[in-house]
Amino acid sequence: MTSEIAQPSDFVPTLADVARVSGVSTATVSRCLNAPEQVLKKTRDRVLEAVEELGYSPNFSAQSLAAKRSNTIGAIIPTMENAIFARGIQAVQEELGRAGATLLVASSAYKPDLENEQIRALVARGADGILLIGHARDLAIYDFLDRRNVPVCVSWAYDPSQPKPSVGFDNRSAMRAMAEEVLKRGHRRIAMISARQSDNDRARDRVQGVRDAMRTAGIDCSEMTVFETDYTIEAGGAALSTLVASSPGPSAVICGNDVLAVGAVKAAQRLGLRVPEDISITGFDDIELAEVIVPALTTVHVPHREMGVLAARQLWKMVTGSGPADSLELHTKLRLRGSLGPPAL
Amino acid sequence: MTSEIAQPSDFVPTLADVARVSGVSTATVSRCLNAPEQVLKKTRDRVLEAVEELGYSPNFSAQSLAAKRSNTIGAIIPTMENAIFARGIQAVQEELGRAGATLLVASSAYKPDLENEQIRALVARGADGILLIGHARDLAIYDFLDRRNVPVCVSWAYDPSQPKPSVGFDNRSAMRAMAEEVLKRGHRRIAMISARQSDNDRARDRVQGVRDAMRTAGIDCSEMTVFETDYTIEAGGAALSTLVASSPGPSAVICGNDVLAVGAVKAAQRLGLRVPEDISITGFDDIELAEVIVPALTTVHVPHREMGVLAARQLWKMVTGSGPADSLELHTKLRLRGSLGPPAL
DNA sequence: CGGGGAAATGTAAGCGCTTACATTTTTTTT
DNA sequence: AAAAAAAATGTAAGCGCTTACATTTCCCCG
Repeated sequence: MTSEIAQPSDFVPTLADVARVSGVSTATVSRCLNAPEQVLKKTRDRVLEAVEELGYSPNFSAQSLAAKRSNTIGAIIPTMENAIFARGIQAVQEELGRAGATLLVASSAYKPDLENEQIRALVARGADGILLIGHARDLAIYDFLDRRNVPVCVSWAYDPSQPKPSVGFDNRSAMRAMAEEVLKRGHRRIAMISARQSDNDRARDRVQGVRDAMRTAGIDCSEMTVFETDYTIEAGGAALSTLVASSPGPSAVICGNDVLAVGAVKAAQRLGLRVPEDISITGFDDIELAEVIVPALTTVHVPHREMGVLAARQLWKMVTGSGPADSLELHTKLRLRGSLGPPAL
Repeated sequence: MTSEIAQPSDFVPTLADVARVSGVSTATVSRCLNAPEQVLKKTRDRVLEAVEELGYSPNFSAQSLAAKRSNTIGAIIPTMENAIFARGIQAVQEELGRAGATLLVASSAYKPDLENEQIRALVARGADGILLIGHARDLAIYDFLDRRNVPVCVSWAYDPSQPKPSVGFDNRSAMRAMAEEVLKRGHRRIAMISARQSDNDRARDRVQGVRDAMRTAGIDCSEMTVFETDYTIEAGGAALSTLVASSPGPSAVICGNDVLAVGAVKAAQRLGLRVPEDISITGFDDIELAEVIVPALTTVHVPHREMGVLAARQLWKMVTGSGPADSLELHTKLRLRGSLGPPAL
């Protein structure tokens, strides 16, 4: 059997070509690649040689069409442009890679419609499982996923009462702990800067957490100002300017995340307010920025990488059917740093 | 024709089911979905109704197997855990979405072998085109891509002399401009903190840029210390500590990127050095951190989003064959901020 | 009202792979 | 050494879709 010479540049070898060159059936070639132990070493070597010679690599579409599984997990995050998701998803990717699976990442820009579309796109692409951020979404889309038998794992949230298993932390009680710390310092005029609460259960839970703490402390929380805004440093700054302009201005501003908090700190300083002497500011997430800014941010530390790793494992268990589909709670930690102090007199 | 009732939960409708229910051929259903103008409104409505009723959604693997294209672009970035890539790639995703294409993102953790593997995986998945960061990699992998006829666009770098078209900026001359600015302030004892140069042409180019500037200024650059380290804030800090411990310590430290520079600034301050009075520090990239830190970082601003958008367009042109495959140069800007000053006496 | 051409639809052959089942070869057992 | 069991390989039927080509339907014009 003489070997092929010089492929024309647009000839892409297929399984059948490999079979022909190595003188075996396509089934054997397939087995060489997917279950090498089932084929004689002698045959295998011959086949692998042909694979090498032809520069063959399998066509994934054909593979997953025929095998009805894709070894692919899909994830939809609100945006990559955000350290906390990027870090977590990187961990997911690494963990899945270890299991031999591939991660497909799409981002929804916080738009529910786009998210639905992306979910369908990932399912169409044969995703064996889907990772989503937060519980809140249309029931219809969960129905769709159920009907397609695509397992779903929710992350960045933990709520076992929800229909889908989740791997994450309790946003509400984490923020409650933060608020208690603020109250303990003696603050009573408290305001919040939050991400938009509609379509975002995490933002909602965090606001609720603050309310919980105030209520428990016997403070009327109906009068707390909650300023909702975009997820950027600038927006956080603008929000703070607005809040301090009101009277009486808050002595402490609890922010829904670190990005908003950093914006708030910078804006306060620009307005000539000292942090924390004149105004205390807290964040949530504990991203790098939190430690770099002066004063360093008091915030809630979230174990993003760990969360990613555990979510990946959980989802893979569900996909392979090798384990129960239960929720996993992770714990957050308060990081008390310079931006929180007692209120001015 | 009575309609199906209550699907068993693991029945997944196919094109053929839709065809049967709506009483047309599979070809017509396919056309309804892909070229609606070719089919009579009346028929189309009937088909779409069936699609709705069955909850049909196309199988992507079958689609791309049959059509021999996937409307998918693959991108491999060193890591998601890095604001500059995350931001650029987000822009790529948005732009491709506008064109009706999907982006698949994988990360290589700066490991060439992993990158090769990922490239093959993306090609196997039917990626119509591939976006890569930087030019430096095995010729063999470019061969592979050529043989498969998969267009490649390189970004985060610009070098028309390289085999593949690139959309980016000239790292060398950008850094040279930065170095000239440092020299203009009177600095002569200059050190660098750089990412590892092996397998990273961008890091290499930046170091070269500094050398260029020094040589032009008539300074012997062979004596410049270049400290190579990991891409983290901590590593940047450790590097700075080492550098200032040497004697004579540098009066200015040029960092290969902002993350290293932020680490350096914080470490200098921890050592009791004032920035820039005792030591000047510069960065590269202009990420958010650069403006938040005190003093703000003098750095090179890179238009990441714009780069992502243009790279996406360029690649899509190559994929659809609707335009020439040429390189595009973007321009960087110096951002002179507090971290750079004249040397101490 | 009939013929011709355009528009709409149908037919059926793959796309490259996996896998159940059939067949052949090798090994083990008696 | 023959029969039975096990291992290796082959055969061929799809997986769900697209699309070239064939056929039917529709519309316009003389």
